[in-house]
Amino acid sequence: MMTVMPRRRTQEERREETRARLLRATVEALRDQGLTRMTTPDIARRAGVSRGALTYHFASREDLLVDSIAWLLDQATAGLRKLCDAYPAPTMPIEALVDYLWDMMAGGLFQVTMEFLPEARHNAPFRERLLPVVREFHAALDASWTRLSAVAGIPREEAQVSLNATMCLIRGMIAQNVLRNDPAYYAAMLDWWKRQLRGWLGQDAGGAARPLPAPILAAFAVAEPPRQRLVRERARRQAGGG
Amino acid sequence: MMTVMPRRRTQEERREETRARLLRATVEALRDQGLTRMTTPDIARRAGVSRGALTYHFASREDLLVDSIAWLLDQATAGLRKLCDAYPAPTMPIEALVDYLWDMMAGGLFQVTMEFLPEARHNAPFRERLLPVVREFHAALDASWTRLSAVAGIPREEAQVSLNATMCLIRGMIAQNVLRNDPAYYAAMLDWWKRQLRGWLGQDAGGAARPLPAPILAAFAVAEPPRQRLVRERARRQAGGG
DNA sequence: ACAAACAAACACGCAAGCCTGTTCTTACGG
DNA sequence: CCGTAAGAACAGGCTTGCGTGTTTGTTTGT
Repeated sequence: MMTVMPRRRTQEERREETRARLLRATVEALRDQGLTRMTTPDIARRAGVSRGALTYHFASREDLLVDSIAWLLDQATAGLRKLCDAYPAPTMPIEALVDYLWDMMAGGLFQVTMEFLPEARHNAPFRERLLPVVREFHAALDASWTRLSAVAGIPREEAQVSLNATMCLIRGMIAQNVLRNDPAYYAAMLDWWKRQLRGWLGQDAGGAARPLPAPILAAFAVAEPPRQRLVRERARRQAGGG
Repeated sequence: MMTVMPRRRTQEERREETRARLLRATVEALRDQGLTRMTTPDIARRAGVSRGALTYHFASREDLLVDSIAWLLDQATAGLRKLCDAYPAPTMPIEALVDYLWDMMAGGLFQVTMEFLPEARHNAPFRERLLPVVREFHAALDASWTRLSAVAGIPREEAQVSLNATMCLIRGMIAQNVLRNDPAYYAAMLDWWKRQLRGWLGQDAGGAARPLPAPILAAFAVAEPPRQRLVRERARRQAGGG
């Protein structure tokens, strides 16, 4: 209302911008409020458009959700490829990649994933729509790791085990973080893990001082989510359930 | 209706039985349908009591949920202690404990956990009520592992790192399982992990043939959830969003 | 002019919480 | 030993809030 009055965008521009705003807003709502508290009116508010615009571009809440997740994983995939390109083939230290993966996952990617995994578990059509999306992401992940291990002369299969274990470990750590907020604990475990990886992948112990590129997902810069207070929290009897 | 007409239970018995039925039904609903699809009418139906009985014993859905999770973790804790008692101190092979943890977590415990973790993340009071409950569980976990490692002469801190890593790995594997159902993949990773643990904990490679006690949580015998079709799945326009 | 893009109000379903009424258990008096 | 009253345990209907999907109306671009 009464802003700079945007000059005559083309239809395609209008369309794409609105959709992009909605996708981004959806991911943010998903991260900040969780899937159950994420409502379409709130998404529209965040995106700065009306709810009507939302329903015009996305037939259902679930459609919007799927597209948002795809968008998020595309961002992450792009970031991975960028990281690979940033390092000439033989120079990427394993620590750099692990740290990057951690920042990426703990920086919001896996928090968001934890929001929709239960839904995927109980909603078969939704799950099916997600499968190709996550497969593409994991392919990019695998490519990074394989390239790194190929330089070290590690057999592909062995390398994949260590990658998969690394990812699972990170997932488990982030899950635990919900009920155990203890940064030092996770930092120590991650360091320990990197030492193990060094051993398996045969890189010597003198890793670079990890010149990490800033996380690609600027939207997820906050490690600890805002934990905004609940809108829907209602007054409850104070009786403790007995 | 015309069943054997239960004979004059005492008030306490009535109370405890109904509460127990509700707690168990809640956990089952949580596992089979997920937190969002889990409704109090359905829980009452599963438990074979009326919804009025449910609201009489539990002031709110959240109260019921908290008590159910506490009940579930108590079962798991008891199972852990039982496992420890089943093995004379120096005889428990690391494989047995890891397998037990896997069966316990993958058999339902962590699926259920994944259902309420997002809620805990966004609902501070709920999270606070959960903290002491999970702490007790982890204490039992820690006791089992420490005892095992003490026999092997491993420093407590080192042992704890390997326990925590094991648990995180298992969590991450189960999370991934939602979108990648591939038993062989997880079996291989777990075997690989057990070999690593052997090395760190200094046990020789000739482990016993793991005479695992049956999982305590009989309710979670199914590894793959029934994946029952969605009650709430509604007709949607077939238009693919956009 | 026409259609795409957006806005706002409406309608439906649903689940949680609440309230009222009924059955069972127990304590107490005869 | 029985009858009875009080309270706990249970059953079922009602109400309200809310979020989605839908529809109708308005603006912007071609």
